[in-house]
Amino acid sequence: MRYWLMKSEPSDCSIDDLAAMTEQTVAWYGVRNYQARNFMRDQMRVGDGALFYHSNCAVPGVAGIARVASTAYPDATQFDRESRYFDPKATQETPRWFNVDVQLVKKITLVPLAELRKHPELERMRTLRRGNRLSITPLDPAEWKFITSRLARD
DNA sequence: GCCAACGTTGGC
DNA sequence: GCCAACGTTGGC
Repeated sequence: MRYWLMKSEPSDCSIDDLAAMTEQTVAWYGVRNYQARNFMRDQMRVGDGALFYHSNCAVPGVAGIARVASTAYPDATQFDRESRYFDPKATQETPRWFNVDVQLVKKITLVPLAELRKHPELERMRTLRRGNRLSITPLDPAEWKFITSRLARD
C-alpha cells in the first residue's frame, strides 16, 4: 500500500465538488506529465491513500483524505477534440495518458501549506521542496501518518 | 544529442 | 499579476 499527494485546483475540482460526485469518486483526468502519469499507471493500486490538495488558490493546502479507487485506464480526454486536454498524438490503440479514479474518504479542516511547512517531520516531503511542480507525488508512510493522525481535523 | 525558446505550474 | 523553476519542443 502506497500513499500519494494529489493536487487539484479548486476552481477545477474542489473537495466539495468531489463530495458532490456520484460515489464521491472522480476520474483524475488531465494529467499531462510523464512522471505523474507513470505514478498512476505503474504504481497506484486500489486502496492506496491520497491527500487531496488544493493548489493554485488563495489558501493552498490539504483539503481532504481520499483513496485510489481504480487502477489506471486511458484518459478519455486525450481523444476528445473539444477538450483542452486533447492530444493529437494519442490514439485508441496507443493511448499516451492514463488516469485512476479517486474517491473521497473524508473532508478535513484545511491544513494550509504554511502549516505543513512548520513541521520538521515533513521537511523532506516532495511537494514542499523548492521548485517542485509535480501534481502527483509519493508520500512516505511516516508523512502520511503524521498528516492524517496529527494534523487532520474533521 | 544539444540547447534556446517557449509554455506551464503554482506560491506569493 | 509576477516570476522562479521546470518540462517540452524542435531546429540544427
